[in-house]
Amino acid sequence: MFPSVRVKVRNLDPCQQYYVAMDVMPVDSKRYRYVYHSSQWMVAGNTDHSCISPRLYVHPDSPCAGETWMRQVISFDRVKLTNNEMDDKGHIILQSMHKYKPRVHIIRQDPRLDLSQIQSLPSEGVHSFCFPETEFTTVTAYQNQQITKLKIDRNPFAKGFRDPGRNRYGSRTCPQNTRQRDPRGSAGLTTETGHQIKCLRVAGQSRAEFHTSQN
Amino acid sequence: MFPSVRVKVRNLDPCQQYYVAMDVMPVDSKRYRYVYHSSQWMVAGNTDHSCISPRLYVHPDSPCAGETWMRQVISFDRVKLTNNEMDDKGHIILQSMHKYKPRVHIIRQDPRLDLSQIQSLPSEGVHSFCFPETEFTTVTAYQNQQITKLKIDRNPFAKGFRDPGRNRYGSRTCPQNTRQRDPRGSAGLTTETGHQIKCLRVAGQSRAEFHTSQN
DNA sequence: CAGTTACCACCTAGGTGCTAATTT
DNA sequence: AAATTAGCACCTAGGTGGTAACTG
Repeated sequence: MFPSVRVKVRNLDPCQQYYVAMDVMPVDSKRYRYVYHSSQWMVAGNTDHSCISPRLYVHPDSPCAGETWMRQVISFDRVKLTNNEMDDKGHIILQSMHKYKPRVHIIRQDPRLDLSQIQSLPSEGVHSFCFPETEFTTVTAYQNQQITKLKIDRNPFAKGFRDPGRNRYGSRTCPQNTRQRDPRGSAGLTTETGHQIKCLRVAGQSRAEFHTSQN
Repeated sequence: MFPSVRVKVRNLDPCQQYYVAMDVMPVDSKRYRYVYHSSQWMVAGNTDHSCISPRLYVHPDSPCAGETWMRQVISFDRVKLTNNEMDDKGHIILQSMHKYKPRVHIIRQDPRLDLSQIQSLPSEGVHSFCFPETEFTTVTAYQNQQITKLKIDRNPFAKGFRDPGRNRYGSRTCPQNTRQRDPRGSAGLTTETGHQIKCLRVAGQSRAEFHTSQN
């Protein structure tokens, strides 16, 4: 997921241990389509999200003392998204052409519970936070060229698509080779789905901040 | 460090949380040199290790329930060694031309202590294990061609040095370019020191096993 | 037709031993 | 003379968007 969600935390107990986690919630129950000539997302149908419990991404530094969490910017740059409902790699499962918003959870460690393999949120000791500016729309192919440009400009892994002066990208190098495609389902491995960020701030440009009182 | 140390654990409390860690201890206080014509390591001087407290490598899966530790082979394939005494990357610091043996520690989690950033071993709740066959001698340049061959054959990252049929390795591709070397200390970044394994079993070929009674 | 996927060239990031240059 | 280091070509591993092929 790029740009990645980055947060700062305040007012934790410095000596208390916390887990920090992220999940992604549906914004509504609508399916969208992009209308090119008006550059707008329009409602295109309904979806029932109610039967799906979202997957939880636990920050790899967890568990960690409040002091340490507060001293650093907490970056979720390893979060992976997929549209494969059968995913077995622990990625966050989303449906394409829908709107979502990330949630960040600060979870106080409970010595009575084994949280080392937490799959879902505990019922107490959790504070959750949303940031409206991080809402985004999922796609399998980019609809909006400004998003494509933002990603290519900002993501180090997309460096190969910058610098149109050396125009060797964008057209296939070996167009004479007709590629053969595997029969559907032959391998069955998950392909990472592209995703489109609507308003999420670019990592390094600005940082979401929030405060939590004690907890 | 390759080959990497790999262990199995038994008789842990399935519900108890444990840290697993490794450090590397001097075998003796001798400096060695390799006598090529007799293919032997000979004592070449004395060293005082007593003032150095060895660095601890905490396995990245820590902390974790005993049940989980026992279910898997615990591999220390991310351990990094250096001969730079000023190292600030947390690597294990060793002296070249000395003999060492890895130690594996099973550390029962103590709720009273914050072990999330452990730098040294607690005074209690620790069981430590050595395996004679993992003893090795440190070098900055390989002395023994059998070791070089073992590493090239077994380490995926050394694949470029296999297959002498395509003999494009081993001799410089551009010998006409006389390389300029930076003045000493200009950058100062740590270089990973090569290291020579004497008897350590090859990962995947055999596995060290040990048992611990309760704890 | 719109949406999705497989495959690709192109990157980042970093782990190998080899060799020449340098240090001790 | 012996030990160490920097830079190198060559790998593994995996993150990018573009494109053609495929799906429904």
